[in-house]
Parts: sequence; structure tokens; C-alpha cells
Amino acid sequence: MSTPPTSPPPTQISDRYDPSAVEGRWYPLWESRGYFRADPDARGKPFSIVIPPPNVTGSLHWGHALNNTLQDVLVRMKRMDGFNTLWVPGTDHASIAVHVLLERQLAAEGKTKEGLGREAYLERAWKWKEESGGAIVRQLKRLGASCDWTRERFTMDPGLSRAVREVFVRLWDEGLIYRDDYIVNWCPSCQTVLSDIEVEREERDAEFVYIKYGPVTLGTVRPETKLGDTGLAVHPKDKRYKHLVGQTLEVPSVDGTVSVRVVADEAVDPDFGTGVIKVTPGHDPVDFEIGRRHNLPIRTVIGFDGKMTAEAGRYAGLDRFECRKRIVEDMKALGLIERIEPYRHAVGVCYRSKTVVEPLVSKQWYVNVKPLAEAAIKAVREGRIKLVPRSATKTYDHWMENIKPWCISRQLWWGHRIPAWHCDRDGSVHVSREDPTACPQCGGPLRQDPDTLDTWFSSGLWPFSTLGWPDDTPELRTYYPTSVLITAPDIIFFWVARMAMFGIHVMKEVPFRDVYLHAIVRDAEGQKMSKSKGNVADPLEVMGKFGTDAFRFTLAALAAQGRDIRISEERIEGYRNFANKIWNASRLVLSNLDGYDPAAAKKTAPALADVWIESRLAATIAEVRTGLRRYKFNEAASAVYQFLWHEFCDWYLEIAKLSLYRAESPGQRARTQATLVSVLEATLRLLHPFMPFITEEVWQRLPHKGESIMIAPFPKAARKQRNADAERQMSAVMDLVTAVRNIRGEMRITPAQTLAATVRPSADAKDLYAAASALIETLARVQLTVDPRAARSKNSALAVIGGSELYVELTGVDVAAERQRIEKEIRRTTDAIGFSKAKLAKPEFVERAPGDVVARERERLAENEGLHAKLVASLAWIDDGSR
RNA sequence: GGGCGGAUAGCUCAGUUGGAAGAGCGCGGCCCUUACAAGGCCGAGGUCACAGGUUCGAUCCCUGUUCCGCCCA
Repeated sequence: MSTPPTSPPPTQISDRYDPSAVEGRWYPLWESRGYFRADPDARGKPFSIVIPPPNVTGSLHWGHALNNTLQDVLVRMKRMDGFNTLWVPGTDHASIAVHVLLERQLAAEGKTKEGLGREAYLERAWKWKEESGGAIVRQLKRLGASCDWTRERFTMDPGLSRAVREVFVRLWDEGLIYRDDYIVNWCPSCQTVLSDIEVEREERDAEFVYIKYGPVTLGTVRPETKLGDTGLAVHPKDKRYKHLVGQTLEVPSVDGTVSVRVVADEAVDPDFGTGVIKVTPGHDPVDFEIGRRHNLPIRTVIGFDGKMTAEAGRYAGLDRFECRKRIVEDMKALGLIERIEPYRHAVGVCYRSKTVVEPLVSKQWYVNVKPLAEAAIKAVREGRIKLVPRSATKTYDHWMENIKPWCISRQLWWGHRIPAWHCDRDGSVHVSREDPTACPQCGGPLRQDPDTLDTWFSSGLWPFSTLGWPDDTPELRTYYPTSVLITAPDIIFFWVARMAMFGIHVMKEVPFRDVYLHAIVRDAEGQKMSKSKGNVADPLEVMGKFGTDAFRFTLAALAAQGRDIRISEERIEGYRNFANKIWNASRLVLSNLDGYDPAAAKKTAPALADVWIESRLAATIAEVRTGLRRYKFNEAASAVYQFLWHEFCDWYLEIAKLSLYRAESPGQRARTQATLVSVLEATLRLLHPFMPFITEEVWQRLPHKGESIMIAPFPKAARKQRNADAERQMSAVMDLVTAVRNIRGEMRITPAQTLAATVRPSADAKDLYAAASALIETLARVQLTVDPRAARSKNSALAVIGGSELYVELTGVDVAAERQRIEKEIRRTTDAIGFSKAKLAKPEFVERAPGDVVARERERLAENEGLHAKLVASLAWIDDGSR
């Protein structure tokens, strides 16, 4: 076993927290001690997460950073809370991204994929993956992600590949996978088919060309496809063109005539353009459907290379966009163009290469996802899967309800090869788990289908393929279904929906109970982070600059549901300061632990402040737990921030100094030390999931039980530690202190000067103020007299706290300033009294509002009236004194 | 065209059984008080986009309008 890093004695600890000196040390230790490792046979309720596998080509961007921070927060919290916790990491094979990467490499070497051949190409791809792939994994470690690296998976691992093949074969046997000749989205740059959702819409400027088309005029943005026209379509109810329907027209064109049949189809919008559209079934999805309905022939004039085919006659070989220009010029020359209008429209582009997608007809493999989608909709409706935030459910439902067959074949080499074999002798197709050697029907030679599967097909199996499926493994039995999936909303269709469908269909059980969809990270101007915009600060650099803990805390603190995150360095800097605050608070505690003896402390009754801070801690623990349970990471983070900085540091530490430096008894000092340690230690555990490094570093130096904070118990909110009386009393004390400070501030009195002050307490506050007088004296820098019969002296400023009056003695009161202060307060109370009176004067309010609300209003009124009376009297008293 | 989300302090944003509006940063004032100037204390600053409705009571629920995002066709 490794030894913990040696810690310098507290007095030598730097007064600035230096993350770089701390962060490198702990992760290797945690990992080597096996804290991240899951054991399916271990005790505890299972809690499992599978990582959204980043592309093997990827490097850490802000989305990953947020995504994995949130996962780690939950995983660390659950692990500490006694759950049998598993977080499975891994990467996916990203077939298009790797393809693009290798193409670039090969091009630089003057080679081609075809020249290399499939086998050599794949060898090269694997070599790349082994040597350079998965850089992101190291970056996740830097982030502190407590994944079980012994279970790291890759979508093309043998086991996961077996899962892919098993599912493919099953779906084929069930008739849910089939081949079809259909119009598909072809990316001429990636040289592959894409599924519908892999096509993005991009606004582009174009020309809307009005072409004289025999007896009609029609508009198009794609004149080059005119060469592939086989029909004209009008709306069935459009009287303008009724006489043409059914006719076949010979339309003069740039290259002889084109023969088109006129059909009537509901798909035509009679109000758009001239109300006539040309039908090019080979190059447009809508036209393809129209063509199918009316039996129009298909003419393919653009090829897979994006160039015009032989069918395009004298345009053959031209690039499709070049051809567009040429055709327009030629048409102009022939007088076939009526007019040209500028036009802005959304064009489909490949989501990886951003190349304009070409609709083409080809034979591809499809999954009939309709029945799977129905089951997936039902799972959400019945609450077996819960989407957070709930609003995502509508998006999910809408997409699932309108789902279309999923094209799963890709013409790329890097990926899972489709387990189908073609017999060229009898034309049969065979899909099987094992590679066949000969055609089962005719014994002829077989040729494996050249295509690979959509990467998302294998990612869709991730929640169970990573756990060992199709084998029946202990991991699967313990950790499936996974507890929660944390991911970005932009892959809800690509990934979440597919996992839901596959999980339910294959496993007969949902893949995850909850799906938390987190924000998109934007820059300070609200722009989406993107490399092309150049607005991407490298998260790793930011981490280095401010520290990983501050970086993580920022992301968690900003992770409110249903809204995007705008990240800015100022914000991270603020949480860097928080880390520094923790560091220095800890230094204070650590440097005052000489003679620490928790046993001795038990013999001394806790003081008010001790009870108070324990009570506040318990409340904070409850808030953090509730926040995390409801995926309100921002609420959990700000609760602990608020407590640690503004209650523990601002108040308790200042109070603690009193008994540390000037203890009236050794017991008091021991008591304070014990509270300091127990509260700080518990707070560190509470904070650990958010800030793993600094919490471990400090915790190791504090008295503690156990070998690491990451396997120490997550704090429980003990109800018996809540103490409403103590909280109320401390509030009264704090209000008094604040009142003195306020007077000091408004009267411009330096903090260095100790003032004399007298409190005339209300009956119920008398004992409290007397008991807390030492504390008040220190915090407010006053010499305090508590006297129920005190009279206000001439040279004093007044504050009213509850029913008590405070007189702060000043040397020569600035009457004008004091008047101003009092008048400001009087205005405030007058408004408040008016508000309450108006409310209580309405009979409906008193009759219909709940009793406690009315009672509270009455209390408020009475309180303000009391305050008002005292202030008015005070004003009169000042006037009297100054007369 | 359809769907979803947003509009709250100067900026970025929180704010659910509807009951006197919160944070961080920024701003103003005073402080190097032996944990921390990456700090402490005090303070100023809001017609909760607009118009209606429901309600004793609306930042919150409903309807409409305007302006911003995002997704889908």
C-alpha cells in the first residue's frame, strides 16, 4: 500500500492555496488503492452510471467537463453514502471522425484508402487508436473522475462487438432489420450514407431560379437536378394546371428535351412559387415519395462522388455545384430563365463534415424502430424512465412518435462490419452470429457485406454491453438497469432514445432509471463554444490556472436545470477564492489544535455558538442531500458554499477565536477545538464530491477516522442536531452585532476604536445578552453593559433589535447623521405598517387566508409598530437634546 | 410552419404546495483586526418584459402581446 503524501506542519502551510501542489498527488493514490473499483458482490444498494462515451478521437471540451463533473459529484456522493457504486468509463469508435482523421493522414502521404486495402487500413486505424486514441481518458483523470478504470470499455472491444452482432442477428430474425432501396442522405465528403438525424440544417444563401418549363414556369434552387426530372407535380385542387395532369410533356432543355409526366399530388404547396414543382425522384426525398406514389422513373444524374453522372449528358463529370452554375448560364443563353431571386433556405449538411448532403437512391440496411419506439414511449409515460428536467419528455415523445426507419449501414471501414453474407450464385443473404464459410442454400462462395454499422448502433447497447452482455454476468445482475444517465440534451435522439429502445427490447428492462440532461456550456457572450468560432478556452488550461476544484465547483454551481451555462473566468476566479477560503479557515483550525482532546471536550457543555453551528451544519447537510437527490447541483453547491463561508468562517471562526485565545477554562478551549474539528471535518466530507482534492488534502491533516475522505461516510443530517432555539438566539446576537457595525459604518467610526454600548433588553432577551456579552464585545468591538433599566445617554446612537434597545456611546454625536439614520428607519417602518394594516383591514384576507399567515401578519405589524414608536421617541429625544 | 425554453439588481443568474425578492461579480464607504487583501465590516441598487384574467393575495397559475434563444419539418 502507498503511504499518504507527507504533509508539512500547519505553521508552514502557505497562506495561499496552491492547487498545483495538491492535485497531482491524490488521484494516483486513490486509484492505486482501488477506491474506484466496483465489486458486484459488495454490500450496499447498487448505484451505477455508464459514462457517455466520448469519441476516441476526442479531447476534453467544456461539455465533457460539465458532464463528467456532475457524474463524479453523484458517484462520489453515493460511494461515500454506502452504495455499491460503479462508474463505467470508455470511448466509442467514432467511425466518421476516425475516417476523416485517417483520410487526412493518408492524403498527406499521397496514399488512398482503396490503395491501402481494407485490412491494412484497419490495421492502421487500430494502431492509431492504441497509440493516440483516448487522450480524453487521461484528461478525465485530471478532472478527478472516479471511474472504475479496470472496467474501461471501447465500443469495438471483442465483448461489445459480440453484443452488436447478437443484437443485429436478433433484430434480423425478428424482421426488424431489413434492406431497402430508398432515398438516403449521402455525404460525398465522408463517402457514406447518414441517418436522418445525422443531417443538420444550415441556413445558406441561394438563388431561386424560375425556369420556363414547357407550358409552365417553375422555381427551383437546384437547377442541376433538372437533368434528372421525370415528372411535374401540381396540387390536385389547383385549377390553373388541372388540364395538364396526366399528360407527358417534352420539355425543351439545355441538353435536348426532357420527358416529364404531370401528376397531381397533395405534397405540392399551390401557394409556393408558381405552384408547380418538377419531380426529381433520384435526388430529393419529397420527390422520391411523389415518384413512388405515381410510379415515376428514377434518373440518377449525380453520383456518389458528388459529380454529374453519364446520365447528365454533356455535363457528366462536372461537380454538382459547378454544374448548377453552368446550367443556369446555358439556360440563360437559351432564354429558358424567366427570372432569378435571391433566396435563403436551410440546406442539409453532414453533422461531421458540414458538407452539403446529397439525397441519393441506394440499397441500405434499416431498423424498423417503430415498435421499439412505442415501448420506449411507454416506459417514460409509466415513469420507469424519468427525464430531468421534465420538459425534455415532450421532445422525446414527439421524436419517438414520429420516428422513421433508421438507416444503420455506413460505407466506412472503421466500425462493426455488418454480419451479413451475400451469395452471388443464388442471390441469397445470410445473417449469422458465426462467420459462415459457404452458402447454406447452394453451397456457393459467400461475400460479407462491405458496410459497417452506424456508431450509434453500438453506443445504443452501451449500458448493457459494457456490463458483459450477452453473457449473464454478476455485473449485469448487480448494476443493470443503471441508476442514472447524465448527458447533454443534444444527443437525446442519437443516444438516449436508442439506448431506451435497445435496452427495453433486448434486456426487457429500461437501461436507466433517470436521465439528467444538463446545460450546454456557452461563453460569456452566450455563444456556443465551438472551434470554428475560436471562442473556446481550453478547459485544461483554465483548470491549471484556477485549480481543478474551483473549476469543478463552478460548473456544479452553475448547473441549474433548464438553462444554458455561461462560463466566464471571473466566475471561476470567485470559486478559486472559495478554495482559498477553505484553505485558510483550515489553517486557522489546524494551528489551534495543540492539546486537542475530544474526550475532555465532552465534559464541558457546548456553548450557544457550538450548538448553533452544529444545527446549521445539519440544515446544510439536508439541503445538499436534497439538492443532489433532485439533480439540483447548483442548490447543493451553493448551500455548502453559503454555510462554509458565511456561517462557519464569518461567524463561528470569529467566535471560536475568543475561546481559543482567551479561554476561561481548559474545558472551554477543548470544547471549541472539538466543535471546530467536527464541523470542519464533516463539511469537508460534504464538499468532497464537488472539490475532491482540497478536501482530501485538508482532511488528511485534520483529526479523522479512515484512510481517505473519498471512502469516509457522507454526512447525515441528524435531526437531533437541529436546534431552533439556538438558531433563534444566535440570530438575535448576530443582529445586535450587525447593528453596532452598522452604526459604526454609518457614523464613520474606525473599526479600531472600541465603543461603549448599552443594551436595554426586552424581558426575554435579558439572559441571552448577558450570557453572550463577551462574544458581542469581541465581534462588535464594544464594551457592553446589559441593563433592563438603562437610560439613553446624550451622546449615543440608537438601534432597535426586536424588543431590545441598543445605545452606542459616541464621543460627540453627529446629530444630523443620527437623525438621518433614524429617519431612514422610520420611513421603512411606516411603509411596512401601512402595508400590514391595509392587508389586515380587508375582511376577505382575514377570513380566507390561512390562520398562520394572518397571525404572522399581525405579529409583523405589532413588531413594526413597536419599532416605529421607539424610533419616533428617539427622534423626539434627539431634538430635545439638541435644543 | 410546428414544438420547447427564456425575459428578475449595472452584469451573469437562482428563486414550487402563491404569503414583504436572493446569490456571485461589479459599484460606494471604512479597515493591512496575529486564517485568508484571492480578505474583513457596512451600504446603495429591483413596477420580477408588457397587457389582461383567476385569487383575500401573483415573480410564481391561466390567456394574449413583444423581444431573444434552441430543436424539429
